[in-house]
Amino acid sequence: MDKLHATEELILQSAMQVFIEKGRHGARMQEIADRAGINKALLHYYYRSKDNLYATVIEKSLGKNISDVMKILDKNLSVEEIIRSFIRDYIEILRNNPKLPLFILREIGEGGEIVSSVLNRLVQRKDIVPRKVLDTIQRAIDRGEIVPLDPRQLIITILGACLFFFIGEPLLKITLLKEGFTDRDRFIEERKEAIFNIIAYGIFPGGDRT
Amino acid sequence: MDKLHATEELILQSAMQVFIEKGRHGARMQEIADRAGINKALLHYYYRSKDNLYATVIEKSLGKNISDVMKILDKNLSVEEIIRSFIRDYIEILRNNPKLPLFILREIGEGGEIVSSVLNRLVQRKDIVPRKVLDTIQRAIDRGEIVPLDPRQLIITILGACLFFFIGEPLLKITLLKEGFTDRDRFIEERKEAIFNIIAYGIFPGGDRT
DNA sequence: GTCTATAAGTCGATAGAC
DNA sequence: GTCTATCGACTTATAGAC
Repeated sequence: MDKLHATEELILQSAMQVFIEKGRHGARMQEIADRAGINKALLHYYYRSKDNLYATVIEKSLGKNISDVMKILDKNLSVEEIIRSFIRDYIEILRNNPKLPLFILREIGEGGEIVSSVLNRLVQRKDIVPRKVLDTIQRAIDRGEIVPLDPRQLIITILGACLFFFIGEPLLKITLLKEGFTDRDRFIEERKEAIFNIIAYGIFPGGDRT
Repeated sequence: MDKLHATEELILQSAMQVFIEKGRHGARMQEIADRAGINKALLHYYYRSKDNLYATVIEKSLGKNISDVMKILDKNLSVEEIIRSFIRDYIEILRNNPKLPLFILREIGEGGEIVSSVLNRLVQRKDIVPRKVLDTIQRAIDRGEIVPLDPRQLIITILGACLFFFIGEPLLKITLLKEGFTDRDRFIEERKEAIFNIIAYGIFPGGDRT
């Protein structure tokens, strides 16, 4: 993490805001300059081009988010507690960065080359180690602590359950949550427990399996 | 559903492709015209402006998707079968329109005024009836067929679990699914069962609840 | 209805003064 | 390093011929 010139840092913060709000093509260099309180020429002085500035924003945003998520998994707990605390902590991260997932998804929709290259680098540098997570789950299955299933399916289910409220919030608010949705923070708190309970014990009474 | 002039319909199909690929701002009127095999002037002749064409595309795409989803819920089945068949059918719809969710989400990221207004209209016209779904779940809870929980939390969990594979596929492929992900279709088939099993019975053996 | 040609405007990028 | 001024490319939109 190189030390940035004050103006450089200011530009990056401003660019992050504008790109997250408007997307890669919707964002305007003029607006980024205005919010940073400087002029357009300086953007190019420090970051050469719009695309390069955009790539830097993606890299910063994604890198921070990923390392936050991976930290959750480094605690030494039972599988049950790992899953419980992952859901809690991840939703808490999302609550603090509610716009990030949609921003990343927008980039994917636009081809996602930049996100992909950043992610590839993180995997190669072992900042992301999918194998470790998969193995942890597999061992729990082997020990009979979790019922037999494809660990990948479990992970995708947990991630989707955690993310979807934040991704779909604007749509949910005018459909499913139209009535009686007053306390957003409380709903999010309840969401942590709800996801865990559903995934841990299911929704049908009794332990029967077909 | 008004009957469209052949050229009008051609433009709409072409516009749908380009907007889904490139997004609202990334899309070019020239490219839409090229793919439709006509010239730019005709786009304005039929649709007046780019924004208006875009709004029409959103309306068409979302409307179709929503009505497909709502149809699933109109079957007369037990709660268990409703949930099972919803997951199966919805994932099947997503498999056939894998790019639509990301397109809609991109629009949300850009403010989502158009999506919101379309959705509001659908709710008012009773094409979407959240209450019905919520009541169905609530009654199942009252009858003891489902454990006590907030129906909204259940629905959001199911939707997120179904959607996330398709939304995050490009990212999953370079991380979680990097190794040994050969048969996409089979994985999707397995996903239907996996989601249902997790949500129905949970991942921990036995019926204990804490 | 469909075309060509062009107007009108926007935006990223740079030159050059300080 | 930071600014003002401007260029040049690109894009939407339209005027006008057929």
